[in-house]
Amino acid sequence: MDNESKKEDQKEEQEVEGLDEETLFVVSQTFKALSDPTRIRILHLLCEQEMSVNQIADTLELRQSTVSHQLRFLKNLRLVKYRRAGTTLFYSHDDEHVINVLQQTINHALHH
Amino acid sequence: MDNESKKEDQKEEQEVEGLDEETLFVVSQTFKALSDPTRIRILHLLCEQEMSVNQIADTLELRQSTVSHQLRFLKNLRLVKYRRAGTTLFYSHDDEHVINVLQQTINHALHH
DNA sequence: TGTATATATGAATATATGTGCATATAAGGA
DNA sequence: TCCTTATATGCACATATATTCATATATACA
Repeated sequence: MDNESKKEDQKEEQEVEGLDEETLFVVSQTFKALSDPTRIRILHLLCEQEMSVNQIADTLELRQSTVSHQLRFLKNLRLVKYRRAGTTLFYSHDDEHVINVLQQTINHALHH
Repeated sequence: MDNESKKEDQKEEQEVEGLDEETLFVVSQTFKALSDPTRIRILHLLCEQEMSVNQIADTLELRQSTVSHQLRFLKNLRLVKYRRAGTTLFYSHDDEHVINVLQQTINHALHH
């Protein structure tokens, strides 16, 4: 089977057989990350600059443990990363695609 | 104040003041709709063609009431619409932006 | 009007989720 | 080593969510 036919098959799979379980899981998890106001605010902050846990908590008026819990959630999905500086951890976003989707949707909401 | 300055202010608002509550709500609700595997499967089906409630239930092997509940959810967010034909309701998607975001993210997941 | 088909809805239930408190860990400095 | 600061983690709890069953509603047709 040539490459063109393989491509057709992949397309066909998506159209006819529906989504496989793993894809479904990844996609739903990704959107789950973006479905909570607190996580949206955190990611939106990190669009522009890296920030420490306490900076995020102060800026968004959230408890440190709340921020830490949510950052763990986002870290598990590899949506954020951090660098250490002494005892301080500076978090930043780590998934351009997700950041784009978020920005797109925020803009869409703002202009309607 | 001229139009350019107003635009700057809107931009500034998003960058500095963070997201207003309404935007935050709309965005989080939108992503919540996409965060459930069942709703993803339904929307993914409706990308290609309109379908009746029972057709969706049969295709995805779901109970009729499950599909109906989720369609109500999606309808409340204006993500789907329907047309009546006798006793049958044909549902179709009703938000290009959300469909685009979904397709984008599915493709992103498939190719990684 | 009565029956069949298609869909919607309400109640119940099990499970998932977000947050806060208290505490643990980890790194740096005195 | 002891203390301070920054962050992470476990547990508990309240709330949200998805699904199912049973039933209601609605339309078409005999």
